[in-house]
Amino acid sequence: MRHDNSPAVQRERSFIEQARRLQIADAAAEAVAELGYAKTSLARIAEKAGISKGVITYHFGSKDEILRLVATQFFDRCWQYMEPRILAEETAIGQVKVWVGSQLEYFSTHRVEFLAMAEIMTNHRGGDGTLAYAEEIAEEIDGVAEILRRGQLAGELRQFDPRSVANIILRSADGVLSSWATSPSLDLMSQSSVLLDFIEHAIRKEPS
Amino acid sequence: MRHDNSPAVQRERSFIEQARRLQIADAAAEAVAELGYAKTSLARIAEKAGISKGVITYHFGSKDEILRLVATQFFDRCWQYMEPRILAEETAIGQVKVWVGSQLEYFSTHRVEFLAMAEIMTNHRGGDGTLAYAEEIAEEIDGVAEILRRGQLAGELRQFDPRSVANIILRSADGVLSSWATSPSLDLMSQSSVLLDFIEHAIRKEPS
Amino acid sequence: MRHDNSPAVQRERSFIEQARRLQIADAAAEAVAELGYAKTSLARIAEKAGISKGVITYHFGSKDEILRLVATQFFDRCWQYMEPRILAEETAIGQVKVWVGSQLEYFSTHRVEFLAMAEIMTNHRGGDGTLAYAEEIAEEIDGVAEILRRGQLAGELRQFDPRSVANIILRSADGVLSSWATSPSLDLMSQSSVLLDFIEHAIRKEPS
Amino acid sequence: MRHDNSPAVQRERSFIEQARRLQIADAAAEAVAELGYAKTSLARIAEKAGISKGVITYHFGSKDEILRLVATQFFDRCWQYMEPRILAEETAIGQVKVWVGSQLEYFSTHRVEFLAMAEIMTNHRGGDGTLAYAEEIAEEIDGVAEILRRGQLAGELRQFDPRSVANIILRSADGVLSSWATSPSLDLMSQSSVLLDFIEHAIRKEPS
DNA sequence: GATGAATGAGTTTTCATTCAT
DNA sequence: TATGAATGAAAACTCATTCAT
Repeated sequence: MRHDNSPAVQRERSFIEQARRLQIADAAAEAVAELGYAKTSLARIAEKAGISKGVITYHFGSKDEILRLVATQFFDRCWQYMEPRILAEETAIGQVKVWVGSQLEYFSTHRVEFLAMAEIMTNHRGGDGTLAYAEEIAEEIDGVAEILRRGQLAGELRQFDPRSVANIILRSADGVLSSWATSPSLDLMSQSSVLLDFIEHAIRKEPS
Repeated sequence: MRHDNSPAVQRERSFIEQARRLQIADAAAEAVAELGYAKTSLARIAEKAGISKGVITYHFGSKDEILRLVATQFFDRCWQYMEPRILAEETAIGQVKVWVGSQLEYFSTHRVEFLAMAEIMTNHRGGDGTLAYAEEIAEEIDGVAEILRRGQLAGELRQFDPRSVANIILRSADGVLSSWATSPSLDLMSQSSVLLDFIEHAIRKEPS
Repeated sequence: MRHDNSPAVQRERSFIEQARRLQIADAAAEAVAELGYAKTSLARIAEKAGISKGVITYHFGSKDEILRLVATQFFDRCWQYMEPRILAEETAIGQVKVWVGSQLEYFSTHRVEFLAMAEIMTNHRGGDGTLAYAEEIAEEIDGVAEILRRGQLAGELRQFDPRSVANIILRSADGVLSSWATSPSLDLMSQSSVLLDFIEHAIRKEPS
Repeated sequence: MRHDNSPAVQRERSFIEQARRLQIADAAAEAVAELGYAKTSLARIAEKAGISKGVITYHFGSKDEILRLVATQFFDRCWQYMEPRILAEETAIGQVKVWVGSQLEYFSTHRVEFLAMAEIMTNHRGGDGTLAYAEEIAEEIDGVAEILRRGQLAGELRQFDPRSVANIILRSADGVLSSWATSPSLDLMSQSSVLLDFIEHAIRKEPS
């Protein structure tokens, strides 16, 4: 979830260039969310953006680069939303719950981008055929695992393997999200509270 | 997960025809697992199977049909493995844990097919653009939710919305699985026991 | 219209072989009439005949040969119907009108075969890309032209180029036929009498 | 024969785009005239035009659209040639003869396009399997029938069913044309005068 | 900066034909 | 005699990318 876009590269772009890139990225997100990763083509993105196909490869060099931007941009913004909220918590349980809860909050107000990112993350592959974004996911797991570890030391949480459970926690959020992805009418926030309750019961040390 | 392939259709096929279909389906599973859904083409499947492209459409009629077979066949076999093990349990907690645990067990010995199925389920879309297999997923959630409901009535489990939690439980299994998908060296079975422990803590009624 | 199928070749075929060939030719006629020349494939013919694709090329050697049989068979049968009726007439006008009239009569009771033949005649081409059946058409024109010539000598018909007019007469029949081809409900026989009247007025010598 | 291409759509095309479309349409007409409808493929059209296959679908979207343009363009141009000549005539017989005669005149100077149009009209089918262009043919018949009707009221023409005879007249022209189609050396204009004479005798009221 | 045009490799699918059984 | 199986060429069409203007 945490991801640093190397700002050195970005600074070289003119203002108008940046605007175009964002416009194209937005159109791409829309297209991917609607059509799915496999059926999204430059032609459809251009159509959504109301521009010609040529513009896209003029600004981006490759289709890959656009989709990468869509995903990483979403990561960054989401993390900007989450980070201060997590830091404001003091207990480990609080931090974990806010990590998951604020993420879902952010997603709930950015449905299209979320759908696009999900499609891209589960499908985008590098030249060697392996999934991209494995690193980003690992980083996020590390972050949660670190919190869990501190919670165990502080006696807040029961004993378990922190990395495994961090992974499980983050993916159980995907469960709620994937229901929401297919049924937009579903109230994500109320599902979220069921989830947070579930997680709390799963990890806290029971009062003896 | 539970799915009945209408056997009437299958029975009309000759033995050799069936063998070819399975061979092609296997090659397709391999291709999807390796290349991902978006980049799997009939040409690559044919290449994997060591046959000409024409053979595939001779036996299958459409790419869709192959991928459908790959997925549903895997569902069926997995459910055949899971069902007796679930029925052998008596408590709700036992059934839920065996549901998840036996599923992971089956997956762990059928890695390629699992990867293929996962790709297909998250990407395959019907003519209207909506994800196929939504129904299969809903059925599985219903099955787990029913167990949870009975567990609550029996006083085994604490109060929560059974469907929401069923969804969360099944998706948290996906969490473990997706780590395994990217890192085959990971010991799925030991991760599984962490997960089952996690689930048990999350749903059982605490002794007062 | 007059066409001799070399009987030498046919006599070598067994009875059952002949029956198969006719069955296939009938199915082919049906398929061509329904789908049009361009979209008729061996697969569709086999389907109509309720046999496997292989049987067709076993009996026929090539798709071309089937379609050729469909057309020539129809020619022959139609000519068997027309010939005695034409010979029974004594005047040139009578013979011409019966030529056209009896042809339309035969067609009216063999709609499917007629449609197939029409498709095949206007589309079937030899290896050099030229239309096949040019010869058959020329023969028929010669036959009518010969009658017209005799009619002129006998003072029945006015002066005109017999071959040109023979051609025009035969094609004006196509006019009526093509309406009937697209609107099967149309009464071909009443259209036929309008046509015969039209032809008679066009060629007879007016009483001075 | 009369057909209005909605000019609104065309106006949006750039000059160069239009030129390309016409070039492709010309190549398509050539290909259809030479190979016949069934054997005309995008590959052959591209070959004739000296361009790559991709260019065609870039400019046209579908094979259908090209063939439609070839046919309708020819209709439009032919009608532009015929209309003023028909309106210049005063008698019904004159109008009918000019209708047919000017059509044949136009065709005689546009042989390739005529052949292509003929192939397309007799073979092109819509999604439902029925022939396209049935409407265009009906319109032309209506036009001639209307003239005949007026000729009957004016006492110029004898009694007959105007629509049936209009159909016969137009198709008898096809007779002459189809000879010409297969034998380009044939003098179409002299055949035309035989035909016009034939038609005049067939429909005029004989002086009593 | 921007774009329309062009390309050629790639997609799925259909098809006539061959062949072993 | 019959057929299911296999093939490879060809079909229409899509697409990411390049390039001249």
